[in-house]
Amino acid sequence: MLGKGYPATTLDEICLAAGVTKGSFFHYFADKEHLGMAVLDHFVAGQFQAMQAAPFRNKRDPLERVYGYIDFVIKMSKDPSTIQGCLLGSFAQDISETHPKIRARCGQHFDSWANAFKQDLDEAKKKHAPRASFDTQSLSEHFIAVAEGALILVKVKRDGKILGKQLRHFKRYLQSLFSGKA
Amino acid sequence: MLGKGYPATTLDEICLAAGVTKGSFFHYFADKEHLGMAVLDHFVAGQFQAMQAAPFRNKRDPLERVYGYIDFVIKMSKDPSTIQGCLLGSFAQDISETHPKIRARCGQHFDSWANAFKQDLDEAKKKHAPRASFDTQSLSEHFIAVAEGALILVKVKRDGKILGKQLRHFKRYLQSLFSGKA
DNA sequence: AATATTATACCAACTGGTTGGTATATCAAT
DNA sequence: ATTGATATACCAACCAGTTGGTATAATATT
Repeated sequence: MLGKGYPATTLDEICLAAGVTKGSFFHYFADKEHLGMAVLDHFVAGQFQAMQAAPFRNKRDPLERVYGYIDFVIKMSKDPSTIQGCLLGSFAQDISETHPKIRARCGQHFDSWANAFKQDLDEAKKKHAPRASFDTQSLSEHFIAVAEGALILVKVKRDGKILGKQLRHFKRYLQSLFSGKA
Repeated sequence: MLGKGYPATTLDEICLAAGVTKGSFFHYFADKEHLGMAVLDHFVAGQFQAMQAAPFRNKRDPLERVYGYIDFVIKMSKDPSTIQGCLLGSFAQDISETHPKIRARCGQHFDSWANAFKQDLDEAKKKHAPRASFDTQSLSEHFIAVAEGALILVKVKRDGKILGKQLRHFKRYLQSLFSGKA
């Protein structure tokens, strides 16, 4: 689904890869949409756990956690599987219109993703730039936008390095905001 | 195709909307993929022409053209049809794996889009920040990443204002780069 | 302990509808 | 008469989902 997208991934294909028959599939899932939802949740949960387990999470300074997370994603982008993109972005784009439930779930996942980042951002702002005038809400969404947009370019150009380049721009932007020079 | 994506848009649907029969369709297009290509080119050409015709194009100062373009896209984002997203981003994500030809074309369009922006950026840098250390190539791709990523969020949250918010972050980043403070 | 009952896990074969695409006919214009 | 344009009817492949059934294991009953 990451590579081909949800609609192009058939149940026959899925069952073959899983070594399971169609009858068996429908024993566990009501329909394809329910599977899509489960796959989405599984993907997001995996990403979240990987993030939670990363060393940068133990940093005391919230700003170091902010920069640490960006560096963490950059490091992850070295993995060649990155060119397949993000399931959240993929689902958001090709089934938001046809499957409202999945779109809603995508929205929730984006929200909690942004919120996790925003927490560190708020703490960091309070500590290092209390009088700076930037909105941490839209700034945390900015991280998601940059990452998801970069992943589109990665997918098209088949070049995983793009994600790192783009996230470094975002980091530099953050640095300018926190240095109070922007 | 903008709303539902390429795979979910059927030929029957297209022919019905166009008031044309299937036989007629295949008289003009070899197959669905050729139509997709034509639609993509048509979409991009339209965006390009709208950009060329915009008033900001006549500004003398290249940096004003850079900022002018961002403001232009922000203004365009006020149109409610923006929540449908960008066909280039949509195609890039859900048919890059299955239709290599369309993916290649998407890559070309992204390149010329980035290049058009990079030209003004190069001139602006030469004039206003000749000693600044930022890469105009990846910076012009950054614009695309921010815009495409923001459009994903727009589509999911059904809120066109997000694109403006995100592009204003990008503009602020540019301003910090050109003021030499970042 | 042995048997009957029930629920779970799984499967091969099938179905009804859809999809991209074709074959063939008709009409209009040069 | 030939070509371009449009229409109808059709098809094979495919796809999500169903049917009816088997094997296994847990539970209840005697």
